[in-house]
Amino acid sequence: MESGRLIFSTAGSCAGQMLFLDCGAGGGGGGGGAMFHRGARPVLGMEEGGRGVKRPFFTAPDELLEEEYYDEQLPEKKRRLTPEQVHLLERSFEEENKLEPERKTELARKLGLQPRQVAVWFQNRRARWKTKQLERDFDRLKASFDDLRAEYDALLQDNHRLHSQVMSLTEKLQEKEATEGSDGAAVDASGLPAADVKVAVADAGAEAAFEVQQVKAEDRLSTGSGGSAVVDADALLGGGRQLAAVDSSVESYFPGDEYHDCVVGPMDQAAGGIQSEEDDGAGSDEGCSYYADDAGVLFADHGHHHHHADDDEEDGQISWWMWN
DNA sequence: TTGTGTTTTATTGCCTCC
DNA sequence: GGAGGCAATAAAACACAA
Repeated sequence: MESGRLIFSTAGSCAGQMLFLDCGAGGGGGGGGAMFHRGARPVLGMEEGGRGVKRPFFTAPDELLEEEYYDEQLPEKKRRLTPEQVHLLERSFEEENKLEPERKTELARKLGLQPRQVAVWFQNRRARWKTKQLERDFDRLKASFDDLRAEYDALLQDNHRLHSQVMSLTEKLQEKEATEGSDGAAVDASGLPAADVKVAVADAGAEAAFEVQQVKAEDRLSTGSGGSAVVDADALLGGGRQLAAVDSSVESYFPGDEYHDCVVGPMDQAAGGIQSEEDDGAGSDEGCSYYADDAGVLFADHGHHHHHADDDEEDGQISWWMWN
């Protein structure tokens, strides 16, 4: 890492002097206000801007020796980059979100900035991209979860209906068998022959039993232990049917190396390069809490920051997603 | 004009990799 | 051990409503 030096020049009696302060000491992060600079040559419209004259925040020591820089008042605050500078940086970031030393130097030269500034800009830009990407991922996963939830609720209702049907038909069958025992008639209360009633009951029972099985499978999901659960695609979906909980046409922040089976988005595009803000797939997110098992199931570790309060409608319930 | 929330620029400390 | 990356954070700059 480049040393955290503070560079500022002084005015008045100290005109022409520059101080280099080593920032090694001091606790905690931050502290941007400790930096000062003097003006510099205009680069990429640096002198433009809505509020006062825009100049690069950092100024090379040799530049500071020029006399024009000594007659201004100090300290100057840190300045924002001009739109032109930002535009060029953005373009460069879209080409490649990592910065090799040569490219950093070249960009700094073009923009009239310190290489350190370019590096910091890229670092902050990567952080912004990551935040946005995580938000997008969350939104997509949440939408998929909501869809699945709705489907689950519908199945549950269906199951209740069929269960009632089974109970009703069973009762009728029992009544029928009771009357059969007394008068030997082969027609039930509904007017159907007894054999038809048995078939109907059997069919309804099988269907209901199947759905009960599904619901049980889903109940297991909802009450998974330890905040995580495994989705058994076959048990849940009756086999052969798979849900892509996440639109596979969109990219994700999730790194391809670790989540290679997941279709949250196309992974590992061009070995880490990004095409645009929505189009990366690169990035090393050691902290990502999503992980997969052999059955192709995506887990969410609720102990991490990715977990969103909205995910849990009940404590202990999991958020889960599947992919094909 | 001022208070407040957001964005941007920058530092610090820790971690990983070579 | 040095270089570079990232998370956390500070503070200036900016936006905007009251």
